[in-house]
Amino acid sequence: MSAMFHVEDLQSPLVQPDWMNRIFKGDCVAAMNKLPEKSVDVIFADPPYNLQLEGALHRPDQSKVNAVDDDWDQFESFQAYDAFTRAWLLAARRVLKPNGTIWVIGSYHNIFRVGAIMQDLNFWLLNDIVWRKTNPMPNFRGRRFQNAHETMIWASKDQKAKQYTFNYEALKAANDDLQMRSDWLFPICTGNERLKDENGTKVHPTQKPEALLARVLLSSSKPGDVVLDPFFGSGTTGAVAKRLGRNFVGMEREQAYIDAATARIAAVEPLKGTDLKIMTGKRAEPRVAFVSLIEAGLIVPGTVLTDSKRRYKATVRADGTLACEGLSGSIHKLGALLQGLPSCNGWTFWHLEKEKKLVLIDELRKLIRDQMAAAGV
Amino acid sequence: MSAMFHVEDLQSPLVQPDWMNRIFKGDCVAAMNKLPEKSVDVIFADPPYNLQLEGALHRPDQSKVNAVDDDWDQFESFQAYDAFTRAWLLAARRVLKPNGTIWVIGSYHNIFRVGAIMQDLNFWLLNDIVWRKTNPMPNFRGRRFQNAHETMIWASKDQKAKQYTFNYEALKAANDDLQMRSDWLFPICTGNERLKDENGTKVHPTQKPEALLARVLLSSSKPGDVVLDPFFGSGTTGAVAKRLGRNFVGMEREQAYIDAATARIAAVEPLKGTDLKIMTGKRAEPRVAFVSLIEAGLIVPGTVLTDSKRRYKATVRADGTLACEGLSGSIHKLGALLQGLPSCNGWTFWHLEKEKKLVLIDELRKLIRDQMAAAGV
DNA sequence: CTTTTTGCTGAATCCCAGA
DNA sequence: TTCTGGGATTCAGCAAAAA
Repeated sequence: MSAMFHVEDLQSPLVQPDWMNRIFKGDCVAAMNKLPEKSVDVIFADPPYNLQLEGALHRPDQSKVNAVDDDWDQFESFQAYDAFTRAWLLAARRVLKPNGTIWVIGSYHNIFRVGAIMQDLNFWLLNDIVWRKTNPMPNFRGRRFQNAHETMIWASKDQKAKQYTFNYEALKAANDDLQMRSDWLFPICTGNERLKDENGTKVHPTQKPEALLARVLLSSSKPGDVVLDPFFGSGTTGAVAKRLGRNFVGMEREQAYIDAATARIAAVEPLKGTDLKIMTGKRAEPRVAFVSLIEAGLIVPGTVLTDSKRRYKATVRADGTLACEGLSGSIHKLGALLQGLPSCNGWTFWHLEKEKKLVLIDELRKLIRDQMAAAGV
Repeated sequence: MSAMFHVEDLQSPLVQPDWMNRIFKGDCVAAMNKLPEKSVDVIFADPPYNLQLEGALHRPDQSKVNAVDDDWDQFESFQAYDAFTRAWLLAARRVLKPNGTIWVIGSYHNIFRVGAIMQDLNFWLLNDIVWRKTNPMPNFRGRRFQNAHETMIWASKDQKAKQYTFNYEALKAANDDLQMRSDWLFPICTGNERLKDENGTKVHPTQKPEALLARVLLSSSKPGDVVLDPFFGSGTTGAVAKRLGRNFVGMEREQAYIDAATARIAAVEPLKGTDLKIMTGKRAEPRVAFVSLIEAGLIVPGTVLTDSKRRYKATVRADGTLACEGLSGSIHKLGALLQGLPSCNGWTFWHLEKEKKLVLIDELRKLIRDQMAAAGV
């Protein structure tokens, strides 16, 4: 039935079930259970992450971080979160067509529980996809790595479901004729795309970027398909689905989000025919850290670096810092320190001595970049 | 108790337990349970993830699980994998020091189960780290995204364990003075680094690159620490630990891997001395009380301090507190109070006026620290 | 008008020594 | 064990304000 859909039919009430391209208010489990079983092609779910935040967090400039402390993200325990997860995944499973697929996005706080429960419920994991953020929030206290990504799980209904939609060729063509990888690079949702109310404050705390949803839908759905989002929020899934000629169904408990999403989707102009192409995320020039040269074996810890006039000498340490007469720091910091300058580009300051000739470490960085480019990274 | 060797360079055998820098043959749970509790600083684990169809799965008692694909037995195999995972994680938890951390690497086949069980066992997740492969294996069937990454979970023993080792400043310095992100880019293990037998076939199917382990150990351990790897395999953890001046303990069931790892580690030349020094930041500096500046005669009671924009003025009292219009307190408290901020670093807020130029009191603290260093304190 | 500076913010499980 | 309080800690992107 869905294969017979034409993009132009999307808005026609004659061929469209009355539950399509609508947002249902209320609990998503109850709402999904009212839909006919095996009726949606793709599910995209952005459930609460169960962040378990304790106290307030301040930036180094003393400003307070606007935490996600909404009621919907509060759970008594892991058990409670698991029960919640199991319930909505079961309801989602019922409405999913036999060859449909489901996407769930999360962070390390919740994604492991979600993934395990999906496996327990017999979903068949196809990939985990890493959304690498170009501009993640820093770690302000310096006690962990900067949490710079989120994880999506992509799964079919069960192991035997082999006929799911995957637009392999389109993705490959869009990715410079290289297979689309499991790590995707996108900015977080900011600027004009971010929905704001009349006071200029964000409408929803966790609005996802449209580019992310676009790649999700372009890879795993066809024009005319039905995309269900049980945690509809600000309606990114609906907006992108409409723009790409897909139908949507959403569930959302808060009226404010429903209103914002409704207005947002109404303003979306669907693309037509040949415009339904895949867009790719900008691939930034790969930044190479000095420690990569050590990791790649181009520089061995203990190596002595010097400047072009051999005035200063510094020793490379295993951790990727330089040391010189009690001073130490990054290639940049130590270069600045030794010269008494406010700053220094270590890449164009430090040299390696090879057979009495000086080689700028920036030359080694170019080698790494070439390798990365050759690998299509 | 087989396959022993000593790494003379690390620590004197007199102070080194007899189980250190050795590979124990057999089941890792039994071997870990023979070690003293709370005795290792870091655990790196690369557990098997041969779940449903990919060959044999071993229960904790080493009996094999038959790989079958009907629903019930699939659930059965997940259960067996969970039991296996719970068993080795519990044993690992016992030997881990209270402020130790654990790393577990896996793919979407197993990492969600592992992560959920870690949370269930009260491990506190610090980060999930994505190892992005520059050269992953292509997806041959074109039915999924190219699986281009693996996931590592980094966790402390529990939520209260805050004193875990994290060499933040060193990582940041090595990364061009930007804090290290949760997505790491490394090639897979190939070429000379890949262990091969006399026939040229790889010794171990999932040998991890040394660069990956190096970043793991450089970020979360100190020289002299003990690193345990319960699934030792080809010994990457041991080789990198030795090279970086850490001690190791390994568990491995297959003699062929033990032999390969033993030879591999014996050939490793440890880095020495300053090459291993870890860059530290202000946190590691000795604490200086403000009153020391008064005691040292650098500031006289009655001196007026001001901020960088001369908005606030406060008088230094003999006891090392500041006073300003009826308010008083430490340099920090008063700075926070005057600005209406939750906190304030008085050292970088208050200035001394010297010949119409402002001098930050942090500069005076540096003088004191230099004196302390010269005195060998 | 153009360029530079300053300010704000984003799914965050974010300190630690000493009393 | 808990509590107190010193004092350490941020990256990219956008927009408004200032120069």
